[in-house]
Amino acid sequence: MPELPEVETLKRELARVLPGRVVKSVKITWPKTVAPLTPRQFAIRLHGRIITAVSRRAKILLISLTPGQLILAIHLKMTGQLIYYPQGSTLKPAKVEPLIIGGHPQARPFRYTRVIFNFTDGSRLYFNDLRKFGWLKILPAGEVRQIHEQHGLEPLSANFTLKNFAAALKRYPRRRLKQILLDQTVIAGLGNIYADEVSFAAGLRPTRHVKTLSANEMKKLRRAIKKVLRRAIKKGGTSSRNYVRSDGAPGGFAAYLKVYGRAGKPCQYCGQPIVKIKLAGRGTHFCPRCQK
DNA sequence: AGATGATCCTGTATGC
DNA sequence: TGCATACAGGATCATC
Repeated sequence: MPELPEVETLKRELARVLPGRVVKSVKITWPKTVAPLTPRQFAIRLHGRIITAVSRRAKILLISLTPGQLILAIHLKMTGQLIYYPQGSTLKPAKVEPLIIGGHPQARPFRYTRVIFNFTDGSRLYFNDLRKFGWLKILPAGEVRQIHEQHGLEPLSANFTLKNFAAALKRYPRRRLKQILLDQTVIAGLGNIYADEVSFAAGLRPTRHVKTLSANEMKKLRRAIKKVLRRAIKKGGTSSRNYVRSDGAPGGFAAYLKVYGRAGKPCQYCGQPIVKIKLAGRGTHFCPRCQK
């Protein structure tokens, strides 16, 4: 899924409902999701703990637990979902997997649920993941620090200054723009959709080498990153395939995409057909006229 | 160093 | 209709 705007949307939604919840039980239906712990170890370690906060680093959701200062780290990878069912709510499978099971939303309810958290007040949190790439880890404070250190600039933090951004880019002069935008150790949170959208918003081709970027272009790039991410968060993220919000509703940013998924369609600004190529191993979209 | 492909999975879209 | 192939919001690892 899930790039920064989608994880940030989930963070904000879950931060309103999870703090104060006490873990009553945890059910794991796909053990690899919680590896290296066994499902039993994972469940026992969480049992009785209280959620105190929900935060985010890069594309990783961090759920703080007490006692013990543990962090439940969740990565949704390509198809992960987190659905919250308030106390007393009736489960609605159609809302959970609407984009996966096209015309038959209720045919196979919860087919892709891998982990279920039951809280003492009767509310629940479901982790669904079609492709099983996502993971949940229980980390002590020290390992959380590693997660923070292993990632680069947070584009929506005060740290993301032009000076810091330029310095980060300067480390890899020979790499292409697309590749650098996808590198989580340089900028944290961009994925394939937003790397392409940001490049379009900045008027730069994803194929450009970092060393060819002028000071002005770097400035435009930084602005584009902030603008695109902010707007996407405002719309609750992009539901292009499996991603949904914590209540099962789709995000609304798909309607605002300018290049991603629009190969062959006319550019909304100049009419030229959007081009799709393969770059850094990923489908890459751009407007051959608007992007230099 | 950087580019490429395979890998972890399951499902959908396409082309013949 | 059936079948094969490519591709999909991520990230890591081996190889050239």
